[in-house]
Amino acid sequence: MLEKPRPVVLARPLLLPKDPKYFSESIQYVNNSSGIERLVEFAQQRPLSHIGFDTDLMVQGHSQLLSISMVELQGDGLHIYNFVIDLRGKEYLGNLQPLFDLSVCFVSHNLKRVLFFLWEYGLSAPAIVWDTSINEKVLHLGKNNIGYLRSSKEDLCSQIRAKADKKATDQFQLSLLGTCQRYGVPYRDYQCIASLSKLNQFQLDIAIEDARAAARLYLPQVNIAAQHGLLHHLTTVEMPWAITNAKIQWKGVKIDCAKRDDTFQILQAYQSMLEDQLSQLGINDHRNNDQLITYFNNLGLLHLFKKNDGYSFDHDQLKQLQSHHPTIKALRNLRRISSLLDDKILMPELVKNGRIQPNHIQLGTDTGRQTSEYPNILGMDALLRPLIIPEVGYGIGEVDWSQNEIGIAAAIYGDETLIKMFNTGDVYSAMARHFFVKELPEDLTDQELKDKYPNYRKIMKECTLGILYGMTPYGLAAKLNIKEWVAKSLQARFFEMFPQLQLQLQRLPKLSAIRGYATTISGLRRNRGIIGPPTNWELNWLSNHPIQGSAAVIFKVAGNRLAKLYERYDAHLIIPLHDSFVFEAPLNHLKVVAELTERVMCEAVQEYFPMLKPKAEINISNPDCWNKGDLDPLGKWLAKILESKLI
DNA sequence: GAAGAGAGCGCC
DNA sequence: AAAGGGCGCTCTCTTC
Repeated sequence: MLEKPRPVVLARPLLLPKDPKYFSESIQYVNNSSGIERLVEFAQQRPLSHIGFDTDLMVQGHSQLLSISMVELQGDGLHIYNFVIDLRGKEYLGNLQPLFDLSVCFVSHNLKRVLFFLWEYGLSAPAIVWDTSINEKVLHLGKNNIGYLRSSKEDLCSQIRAKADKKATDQFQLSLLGTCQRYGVPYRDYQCIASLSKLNQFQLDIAIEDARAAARLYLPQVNIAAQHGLLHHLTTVEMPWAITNAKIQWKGVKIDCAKRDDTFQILQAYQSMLEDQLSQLGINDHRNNDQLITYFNNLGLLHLFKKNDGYSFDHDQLKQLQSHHPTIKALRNLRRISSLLDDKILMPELVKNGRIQPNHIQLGTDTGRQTSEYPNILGMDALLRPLIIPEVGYGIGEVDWSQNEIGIAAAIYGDETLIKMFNTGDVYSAMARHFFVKELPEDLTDQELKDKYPNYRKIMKECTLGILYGMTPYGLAAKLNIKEWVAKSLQARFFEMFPQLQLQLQRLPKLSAIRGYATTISGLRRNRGIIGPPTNWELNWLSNHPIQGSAAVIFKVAGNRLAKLYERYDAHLIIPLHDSFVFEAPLNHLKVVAELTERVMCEAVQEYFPMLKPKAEINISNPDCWNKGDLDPLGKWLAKILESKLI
């Protein structure tokens, strides 16, 4: 008789449930691989809500600690399981990875710092995150803008209060301590951990404090964020961008150090040369306004520089007046050389292992854009861009959105004509064809218009930027060097092309002023800092924020995708330049990465604004350095200075 | 002498 | 009455 086949049972390790009571009673100190295993297995079997995490440095021991606070909701409230992991034993860290692979939200008050720490130890970042400090930034975005200091000038009390508020905000509002106080979360602000060879209970308490506070902040913050209509933006855009942003900063940019040192010396030589020339003319200090006033007064040209009560020698002024006297051009050149020499990119101290890691500040602006510092890589003079080079075997590429904010303005304010013009190609050319129909021949292509009638295109461009930034006829007149009444009628006729845009630009900022904030397509709000009738400045940003802020949002969405999609090509985002991404990719993948970037950027726009046909320009013609193919813009510029000898 | 405000340069 | 949105950075001038 045949025996019935028995089902095959695979051998499995016997996993017993771990008693949560044991882990919730004290802080577990983990410093060996079996401790790590216990921790991971415990995390994998608990129905967790979220996990707080943070790092600590033991000052004298030079040892790093990773604190973990797992949170679980039960009938009687929050249960928190605390672990402090000593990272001295690198051999067991690999076993920790499954913890961060859990599909649970990881919470920290400064995610970037903790991610750097994980990456330093070879661990991968969790996929789902929440940065409690970013939440606070978003919640208060705009309220403490420096612009409010000026608006309360007549009232000393409110000015003092505003200043105090500003300082308090900068130092305290975003801190973990300040945040915990606002949410009623218990927190003690220990500065550092005194070192002992072995951690005692008190030190464990200190070590866990930040992770536990972040864990306790999460649910109240999510609640408040939802109440303010910010939750969608935070979870879909801002928190993923916290990881992308950290990746960009971690990667940094490679510097051509030899070229940097050459550049520094050449610029210094040019600086002394121009200074000598100007001092022979009587200007010893080009930054001293009195000297400039005296000098131009002697030439009989001072009246040209008149502005309001005094005299201005600013950039635009000098540019427009440079044909009046060669000194003006020399002044401009010297100023630019001085500002080039000031750039922190030239400081050797910032370079570590050949690369610089600029500080990339998420939500550094009240519109939602990024800022950067040390060095300010986003604001660096284009003449210095070739100092940034790729690693050997890699190339640098850049993909730019074309006139993206204009498309977004058209879509947000719902102007069919502007949308149509944006979708045809070069939006300024399309405008010029329409606006100057009598002056121009029929059926000019974009290129012909750019080449043969640059002035018509320029007028359209200034009018358009005037819309984005809320320019008045006074400002437009100064920009185009025309009379104010001409500018006024020009602007009126320009708006006739876009009636819907004109209407909504009148309405929406005022409605936003009443509710107290302007918003992006994703719900990111820029708040007013005062109530009552809006000032002109407020009306300007109330109309600009939906455009600039939405562009920044879509940019982040695209960046978040790219950062993930780049991994299979071993490519990296290195500079997020407001409307273009600069990346470093292996040379054999450069083209495909550039095309991927272009596609993702354009699709991200269409996802939010299906009516737009956005375009992006690929620049990979010279991957040996950053700057869209121009290897030596600085050399060319300096050569021109030499040609135009002053004396 | 330190700190703040403003001007002026660069970037989008 | 001011007069273009958002920044970082350095310098000068003023103020305490």
